Amino acid sequence: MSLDDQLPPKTRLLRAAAELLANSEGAAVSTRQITKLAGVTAPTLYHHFGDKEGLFDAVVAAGFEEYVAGERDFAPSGEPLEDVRRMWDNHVQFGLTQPHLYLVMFGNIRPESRPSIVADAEALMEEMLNKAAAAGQLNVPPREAARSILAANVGVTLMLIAEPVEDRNLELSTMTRDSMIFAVSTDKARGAAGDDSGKSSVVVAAIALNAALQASHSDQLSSSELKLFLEWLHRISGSS
Amino acid sequence: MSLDDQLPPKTRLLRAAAELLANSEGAAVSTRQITKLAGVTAPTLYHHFGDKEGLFDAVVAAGFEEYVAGERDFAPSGEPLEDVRRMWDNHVQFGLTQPHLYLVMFGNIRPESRPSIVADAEALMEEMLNKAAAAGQLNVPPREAARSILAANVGVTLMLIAEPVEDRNLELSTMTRDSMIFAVSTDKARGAAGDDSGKSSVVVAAIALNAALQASHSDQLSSSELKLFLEWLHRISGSS
DNA sequence: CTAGCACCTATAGCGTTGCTATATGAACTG
DNA sequence: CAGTTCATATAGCAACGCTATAGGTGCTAG
Repeated sequence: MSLDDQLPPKTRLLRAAAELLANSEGAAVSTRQITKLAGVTAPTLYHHFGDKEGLFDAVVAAGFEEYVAGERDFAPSGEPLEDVRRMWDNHVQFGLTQPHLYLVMFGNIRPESRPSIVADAEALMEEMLNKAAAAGQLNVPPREAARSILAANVGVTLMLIAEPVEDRNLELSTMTRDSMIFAVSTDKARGAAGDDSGKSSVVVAAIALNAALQASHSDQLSSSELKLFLEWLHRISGSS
Repeated sequence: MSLDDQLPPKTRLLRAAAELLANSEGAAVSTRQITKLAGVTAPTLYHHFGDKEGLFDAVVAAGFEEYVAGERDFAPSGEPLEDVRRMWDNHVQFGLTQPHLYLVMFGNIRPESRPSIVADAEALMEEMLNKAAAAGQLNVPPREAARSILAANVGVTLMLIAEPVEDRNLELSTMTRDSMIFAVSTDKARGAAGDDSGKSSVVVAAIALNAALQASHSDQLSSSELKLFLEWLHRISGSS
């Protein structure tokens, strides 16, 4: 209806589908909307893409190109695990900026198209982890580490997408990310990720006390005192 | 069409929907299939559940009851982190035995119903982690740890569901599980504060925090705040 | 130049979907 | 027994994914 009439119908259909898929807030997108926006009639869609899912697959494929491009466009920083962190962050960012596309790619269960895409993403991650493994930084085989990290990455991204935008907390992502990398790496010295040098015992103790207080209903403090006390406790035990 | 005619239509609708949802391999389930199987006509469905999604929500709610029941039916083994492992495994098992129900619960993006269910699951996990925190076994606040672990748990489960049954490898689950628990727990080489391995109480935690605070001069609190904080801490740790 | 031939697109419509305006029966309440 | 409420059925709408069929376009062959 309002798309560049110069372009071939196939391209117009792709763009219309991508646009509607990105803008419809979770609602279903109909072929009629798509063909109308593309300025084409129904059979054209089915001639080029077979069926609705075929069109969506094509959109996803294009989106995946974008995703892979983003994942590859990192200067290999010489520190493979740092690159893994950036891959993770890029993954999350992709999911948050294109939630619907992401959901079609990773959130659905489509016995055909999904595994291939996931496998590609795994391969990308594994490639990077291979360098880490070569440098003796890996605790487990790269393939298993890649699958594990990617699974956590997808879980975190889905959880963030499902949350209302206003209380999305990226800390969930960084924390899970570093947890996973920490667990699969041999470098348990806690060099890059952790901010806890000497404060860690304070943090641990504060967390423990916080939990204990909430569990045992101590009556040593008045309720207003307790409220303030817990607030401070949270400040101490919180990351920042 | 073949369901117990003694039961009230509402129950028959629920069972029919659950059965069709569980048996249809990812394909969409129509209201006509459901009402036909339940031996009811369309308006009955809409009278009781409002719309199709309302019916599905009811099915999900019932499924969630089952899930929670499974998560609660563990003897608290005295080792909280071990219980977290069992919660994780139970979560994965639930997802693998009821994949479609699981997908509706955790794989979808439904800004209304989903977060509440996820929040419940988080609360369940947090509850268990609170015990670990009270025992000084936690590196991070229980809420954040719960969200992080649950996110990874969901990601792993979705990935396993999406895989062909024949090459599902549960090692992905156990490895990711242990990675996450390992990363958030203090129990690596040396415990920081709660290493007295007995059940830590409010008093013990308060004492530990007190000592740790004085030793490390955290700058999260102003000096006057710190003074009052320490006084309360003293009151807690002194009077029992 | 024209005939044939792929290729691409449109007209029109089929069967199914989620859902509802309306009516009917049953069960309780006064 | 009249009135009201709850629960179910009849019939049908608008929107959906999709397609049988036919018409137009540009190519190459003779």
